[in-house]
Amino acid sequence: MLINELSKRTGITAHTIRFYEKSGLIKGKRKEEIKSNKYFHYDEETVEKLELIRDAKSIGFTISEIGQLLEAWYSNKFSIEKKLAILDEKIISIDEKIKQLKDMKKLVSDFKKSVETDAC
Amino acid sequence: MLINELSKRTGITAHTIRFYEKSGLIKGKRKEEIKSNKYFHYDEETVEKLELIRDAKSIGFTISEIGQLLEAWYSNKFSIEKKLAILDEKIISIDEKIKQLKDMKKLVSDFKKSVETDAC
DNA sequence: TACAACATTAGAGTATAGTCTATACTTGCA
DNA sequence: TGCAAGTATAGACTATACTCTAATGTTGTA
Repeated sequence: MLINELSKRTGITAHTIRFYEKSGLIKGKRKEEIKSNKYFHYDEETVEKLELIRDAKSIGFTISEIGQLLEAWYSNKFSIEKKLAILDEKIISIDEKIKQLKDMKKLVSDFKKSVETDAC
Repeated sequence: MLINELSKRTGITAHTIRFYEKSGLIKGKRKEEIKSNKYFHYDEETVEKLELIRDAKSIGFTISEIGQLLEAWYSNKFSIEKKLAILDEKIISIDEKIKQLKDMKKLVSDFKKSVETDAC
């Protein structure tokens, strides 16, 4: 599929998709048999990657962290040991974030109780 | 205390503290009785606020969200109802983030298992 | 075949959150 | 009193992550 369809499939603008491509997160392929244009073609894997990018971004992962994750996920650039190490690192950082969020939730909830008490 | 002490107490640089002051998150006071300088003085509450800012930032809250939270917390600008509404909103957004993190953790863990299986 | 819609690239612009520099006082201590 | 260290302000600079514009070329349909 071309960029416009990829954009429609993922809800991510073509501009942003090109930005991710320049950042190395995804990679379109030119068809050698087509010589009249230089259009990039994208596959289903790219759709999956963009969905992962969106989810990972929403939890605060940076582009470069997401890049690592995608390489552990989809490429053979890393050995299995290295992939497992990257994944473990991400799991640990997710756990840390969950802990911080729970602490903050407790703080805000306790404060809310004190506001409610003051109101009586 | 002056900015340098506040910086030492919180581990936040004087530059960044001034940035937070310009952003309206904290507010130093000038002492009227001192006429030779325009130094800002900060109290213990400001130390608390900066700690809250640091924690809230680490879980991905923006400066403007933190501003709201601080106003619900420390000012009387809002009615009790409004304060409770702001706090509820933050609790909901924290819960959403926790859910997203848990989903991502499951995704990464499952993928890790598949990498381990492939390795055998 | 005209032309609207789509594609590419380079580069400029925006928002957020700092981070640093320059300039100009003020303070405290030897 | 000299002077290093601290303070304030304005404004420039940086990094991240987009977002948009301009120029130029390609495709598909009436």
